[in-house]
Amino acid sequence: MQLSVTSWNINSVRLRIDLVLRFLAEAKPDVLCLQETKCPDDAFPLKALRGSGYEHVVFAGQKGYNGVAILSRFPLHTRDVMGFCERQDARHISAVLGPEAGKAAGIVLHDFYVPAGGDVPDVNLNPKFAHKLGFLDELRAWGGRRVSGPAILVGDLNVAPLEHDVWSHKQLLDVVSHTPVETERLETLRGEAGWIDAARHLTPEPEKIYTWWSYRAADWSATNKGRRLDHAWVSPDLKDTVRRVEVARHARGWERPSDHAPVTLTLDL
DNA sequence: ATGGTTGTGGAACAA
Repeated sequence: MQLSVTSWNINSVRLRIDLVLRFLAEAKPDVLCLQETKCPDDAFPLKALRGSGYEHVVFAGQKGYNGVAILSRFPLHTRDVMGFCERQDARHISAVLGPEAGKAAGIVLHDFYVPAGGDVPDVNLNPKFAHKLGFLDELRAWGGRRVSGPAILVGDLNVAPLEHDVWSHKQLLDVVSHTPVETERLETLRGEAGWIDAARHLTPEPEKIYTWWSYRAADWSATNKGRRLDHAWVSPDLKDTVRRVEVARHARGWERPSDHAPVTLTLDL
């Protein structure tokens, strides 16, 4: 069987619920992991998902900022939420696929939204950058201990780790998301925990891969100044099941889009 | 070098 899991920073799930439904109808992933839902739990648009085929939903939200959610065709068990940096920010949720998922049963899904880190890449001048690095340090401490058994980690990690994950390595070396202190941290924590970067496993450098294009560009598609901020990682035991990683770039061109495109990982189990 | 846009919520902040 195949299992497909999409990660998408939706930048307000309430504003863009119609885009969520459109994507689900078109791409039909088994699981959709959202970030930046910007939605308190009591306002999550569950009614709109009725009849969509994605009735199994877990979420962790807050008012105004952050927020993560997992929508699934299959029942989900053991919803769990981790806190980082002694904040109650809604930046992680995990769940386990139930027996109905067949060969995918028991796979743990982790959905992360790493802090963006502000504009200035200096921990002394910018508390948001310090928060981001602290979050990555805690992710490192967690990842090394907890990854055992089949698991998938997706999300907006807000770091483009490799040279060809950005439109210009040289021009972005001092831009938050691609500074060496961030990219080295992310690659180190990923490697230590044994996670496989599924997109780069299938498509090594120097091919460019982007998942995000700024709203601020006059013509995002023509200028194509993208970055690969959204990731899909698998645990070592799933490495050889990775079949595809697809960026739904066209969704970035939909009306009133998110600035992130959906990224879909497909496994052959 | 700067400023460019979007969302929440109804100003200021986050991205």
